[in-house]
Amino acid sequence: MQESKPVKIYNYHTIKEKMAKDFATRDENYSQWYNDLVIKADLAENSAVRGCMVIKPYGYAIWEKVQAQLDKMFKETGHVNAYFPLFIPKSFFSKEASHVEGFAKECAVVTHYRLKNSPDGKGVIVDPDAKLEEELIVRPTSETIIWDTYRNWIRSYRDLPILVNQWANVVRWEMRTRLFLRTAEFLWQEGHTAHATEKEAIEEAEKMLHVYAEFAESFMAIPVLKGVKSPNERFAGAVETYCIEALMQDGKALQAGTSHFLGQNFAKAFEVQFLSRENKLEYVWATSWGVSTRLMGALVMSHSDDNGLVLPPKLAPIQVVIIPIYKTDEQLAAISEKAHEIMAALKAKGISVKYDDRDTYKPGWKFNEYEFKGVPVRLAMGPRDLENGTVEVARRDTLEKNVFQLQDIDTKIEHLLDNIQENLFQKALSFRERMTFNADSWEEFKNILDTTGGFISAHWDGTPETEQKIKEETKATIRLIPINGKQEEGKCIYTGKPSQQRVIFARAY
RNA sequence: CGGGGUGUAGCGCAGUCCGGUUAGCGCACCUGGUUUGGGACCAGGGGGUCGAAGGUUCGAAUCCUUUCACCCCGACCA
Repeated sequence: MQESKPVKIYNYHTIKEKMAKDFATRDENYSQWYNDLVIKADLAENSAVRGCMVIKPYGYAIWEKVQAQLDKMFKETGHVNAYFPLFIPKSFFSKEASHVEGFAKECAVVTHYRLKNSPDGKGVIVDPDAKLEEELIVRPTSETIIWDTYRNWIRSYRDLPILVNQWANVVRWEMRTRLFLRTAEFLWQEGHTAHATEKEAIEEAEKMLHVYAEFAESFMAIPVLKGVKSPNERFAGAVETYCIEALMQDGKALQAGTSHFLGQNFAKAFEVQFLSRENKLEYVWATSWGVSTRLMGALVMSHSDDNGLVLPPKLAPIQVVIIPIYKTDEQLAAISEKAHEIMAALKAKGISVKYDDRDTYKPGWKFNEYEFKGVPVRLAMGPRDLENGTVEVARRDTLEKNVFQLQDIDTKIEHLLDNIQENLFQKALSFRERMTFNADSWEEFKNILDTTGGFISAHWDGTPETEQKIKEETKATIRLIPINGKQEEGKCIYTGKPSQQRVIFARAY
């Protein structure tokens, strides 16, 4: 990029003043900013069904990229996809005690299978004669139906391991919902594996945690902490819950993925046994792991700014947009010809590029549009560029504009995209580092929560009671207990009792 | 389920207290023209059961009663 010469960076304050004040800034109102962004960048909108969202094409395109990459990573680690039913017989649920307890309060239940015309002629009613023998639960997660199925699949150690994933929707009847972060219905993947030994199952749960972490950092450009959940925060039915945790720009934590070692809990509940090499009947060891459309929320909140969405190149549906600037049809024709050459070169490198030659919008309008939608790189080409053999290149992450010579433009853009991807990660990482604190006293702990927020590394006496008290008093929870955390003598931040390791606290989404 | 708030054009709002022309404004939309290197301008135009039902009145967006929906704050959560 040595041929590029810097030009004046446009003054964005001018733009902000000119822009219709229809969009909150992060400082004014962070949660409003998030809502505005999701809606105005066309990612999703609220639907006619309370708590359920419509994921719009642009948002769904990002989700498809997430899916495609994760699916590839799952396959590379030996997993295959399958599909299990949306409905789960109610009786299945009661088989694993802590599992029921965890989900009972948020289940949608199907009780009937038919409607009929209302006797008063006003619409339709549920036909009371069509009551189901056994009510069906709309899955909030699929452990029960899957383990009921696995019972029939597993006879011997030769049938193991089973490494299955499914892409599905699930329903959890939430009181309060927010687009992507918490919706009554959401999309996710859930991996469900069965193993002959405890060791193998634990290794699987840990392996998938690392897959998630790798995905978050390399593709979403979001740095994550890896650890295990405290008993309070553990998945209902799990022996151990591993998690990755990210820090949002407002200093709140967001759980970005979980992987569970389920022990033999579900195998025992569903009588799933196998004959070992030693011809002994044993219960199967299990894991499950998932990430959801919540990742979309994490993506938005990690990188975006007051000018709109900022997308990491690896997940951006459109990586490069080209906008022609012209007065006459002749100019447009000449620019279009050049633009198509550039497009072809970029596409040959696997870069997704859009040429926006609509004459129904002005260039300035388009600049704002793509900026708001987080397109990583924008090329603008006008008569002046045509004359000079140049193109104006604007990058979304830093808002810088430069003029590039057209020679080897494809390679330059390719490098620029890599550079943006890396820059976003580094920016998020240094933010997290700035926002991670050690607290050694209760005063210090509360002070951090009230001023900056962020991750707080502190000693904890290891009891659920203490965690609960801290939560009640500060709304902060233990986000995770770091894996391979440093052993260090200390005193619990709350009770003063001895502790061997710091854990990570934060207020969370 | 508790506490607060809002329902008027696709979106954002004014009008409601104190009832009275044809319900108004900005954005968006449509037509024509001039424009096009950071959200263009001018002119013209279309679009409303004023959340719903009932009542008071000569007359209701406005007053009364009932009801529904949504949003925000809390308890629950990937």
